[in-house]
Amino acid sequence: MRTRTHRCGELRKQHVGQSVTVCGWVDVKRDRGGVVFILLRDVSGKVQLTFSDERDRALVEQTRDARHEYVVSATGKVALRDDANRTDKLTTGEVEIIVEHFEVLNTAVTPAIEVRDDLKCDPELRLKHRFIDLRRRPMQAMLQARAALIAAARRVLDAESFIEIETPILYKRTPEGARDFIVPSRAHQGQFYALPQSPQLFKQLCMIAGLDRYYQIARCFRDEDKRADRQPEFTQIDIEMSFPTRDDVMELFEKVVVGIFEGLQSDPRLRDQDWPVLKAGKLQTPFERMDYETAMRDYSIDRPDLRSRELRLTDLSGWAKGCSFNAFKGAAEKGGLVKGLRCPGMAEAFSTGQLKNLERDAKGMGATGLANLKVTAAGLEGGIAKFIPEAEQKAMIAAFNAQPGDLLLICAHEKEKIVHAVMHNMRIMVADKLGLNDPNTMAIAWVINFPLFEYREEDQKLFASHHPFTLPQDVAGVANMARASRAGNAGSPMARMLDGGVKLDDILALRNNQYDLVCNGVEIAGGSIRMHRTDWQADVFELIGITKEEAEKKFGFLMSALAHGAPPHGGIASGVDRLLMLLLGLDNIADVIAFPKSATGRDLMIDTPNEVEPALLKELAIETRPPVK
RNA sequence: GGGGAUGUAGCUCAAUCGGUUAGAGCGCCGGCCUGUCACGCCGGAGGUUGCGGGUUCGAGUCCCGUCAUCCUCGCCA
Repeated sequence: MRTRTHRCGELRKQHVGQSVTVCGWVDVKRDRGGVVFILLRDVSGKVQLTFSDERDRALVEQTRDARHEYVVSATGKVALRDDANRTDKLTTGEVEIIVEHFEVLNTAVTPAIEVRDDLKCDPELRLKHRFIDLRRRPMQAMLQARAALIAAARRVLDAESFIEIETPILYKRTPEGARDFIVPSRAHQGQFYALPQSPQLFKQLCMIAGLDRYYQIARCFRDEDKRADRQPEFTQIDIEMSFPTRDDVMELFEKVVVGIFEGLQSDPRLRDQDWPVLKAGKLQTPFERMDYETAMRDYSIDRPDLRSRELRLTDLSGWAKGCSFNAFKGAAEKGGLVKGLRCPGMAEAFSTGQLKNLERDAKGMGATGLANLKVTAAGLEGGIAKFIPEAEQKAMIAAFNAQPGDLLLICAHEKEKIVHAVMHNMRIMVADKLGLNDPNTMAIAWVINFPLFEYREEDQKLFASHHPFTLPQDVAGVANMARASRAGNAGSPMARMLDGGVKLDDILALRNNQYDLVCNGVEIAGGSIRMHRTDWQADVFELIGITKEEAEKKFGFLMSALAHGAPPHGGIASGVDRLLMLLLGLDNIADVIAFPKSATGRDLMIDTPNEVEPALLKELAIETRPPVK
């Protein structure tokens, strides 16, 4: 085999006259009889090899041995193509290699899937023959973009004095949260490691160790059912820093995101691509900041898609309390929520059947119904209009600031969550229909000032809305509530607090130091300032009903570490896979991972999970049974 | 765990109401062609209709089960 001098895609006018050797795969062969063209492909692109009887009949004969996907090397002179023979379909289309030496390095059987950019086939086949799928330019470009993304993040973080630190993959089972993948221990029969859902606790320990700034391109594992945007193993850019304010972390991560955009936009390998990130232009910093409360009020979701920011939801609960339509009135009076969406000029945008389908979708999310009303010059029209007297109609139209020709969609329910879910989905659907969801627009914003706790009515319990290590904004306030809770006699912490004079509204008004970065309705990063003092941590545990003993058992090592001089610290983590999906305008996470699993968590190429030898199980002291149905 | 969709040639699909020998395009194989670039032209091979059972004179088509893939609800602090 001759030494390769160039990659196929590099060759240009400037190389004309040079003798070069290229290696690659036969993309296509066009045999015209006395002249033969082979399009040779490698990771950099394609170049045309030319053979002709006039020059060398033996070489032309040799091309008979070269078939589709064979691996070959060719040596020859780079020549300028005639004007009539140039093509702009290839970056190398101005030149060709007049071959002087030709060698087949390996043969290839006909692949199950074709190596073509616009391949359309069953995703199962792509996973089964992934090494063929990855020969395709869109896949190779994706992997180059993924590498460029991670390289850019490293560049920024290295420059900011972060240390890349590896944390264990053999970790420990965590009872809360997602299901763990477990790994049996041979040395300790009957005991198990677990794969980490995230390096959360280790990165805090790095801060306590005084390492000041940590990052990691970390693999995380969650044994939950898959979705289009979920894989059992995924990658995070994981960051933690000491002595930061909330703004410090946010500003740092803005640098990372800007670095990633610039890294991809300036990468010469990616110029042939058509991705949103390449069309989005420069990001403006600082990024917009939005309160959680504003997001929920206007968009009913904590990760609003701000490409359609003008399309806001309207809270009708006040209006509904005194209204004549019982379904709305009842929901409002029971402390529920009534929300509506004004769909501008869309009175005739949906057929009756389509509106029925929308209501069916809403019911699928738990709603009792979805009202639709058309606004006319005279008032309201449609199903429930007859139940609403003229004065109330006027008030509603005013609340929506609606115009004749608008469509109003309204959902009411005792449970706020259901109304939020329905109206968020309706808003996205309407924004789509209005053409507001342009994938090439990047509407990026921080969401901040999240509630510290969520209240679950069923068992009268509080939960940390982010995670229990998040620093409250009002530490003193939390301490007061914890004191009241400890002093009370009632059964649950919640009951003791209420008994001690703490108001539920005051508890729910508490805010934390969490920040989520949202782009086009996708959460691309999230983090918080952590608790660094054991007394503050104990207060939060008290309020969410984790006893001292439980805290000791579950988080003993963290509590002990905090007691050994933990610095104030905080960080952020960003899902690389989802971020890449967004930047490349893709809608399936498998398309941004080199070797993904199927929706049932199976690797279809190497065929795993699979059974292991009985002897190994014996060594691990594990017995298996046939699966139970 | 629940719901939905799909499964026919190597690939993408078709096959009428259950009816004769399951078709087409691409790919593949052979031949021809001296400037192609999705080359063209001529010819050819290629099928356990995912798998198992049932109904029927007869099943790709109907029924039951099962497997796989995809989407979705639950789940994912």
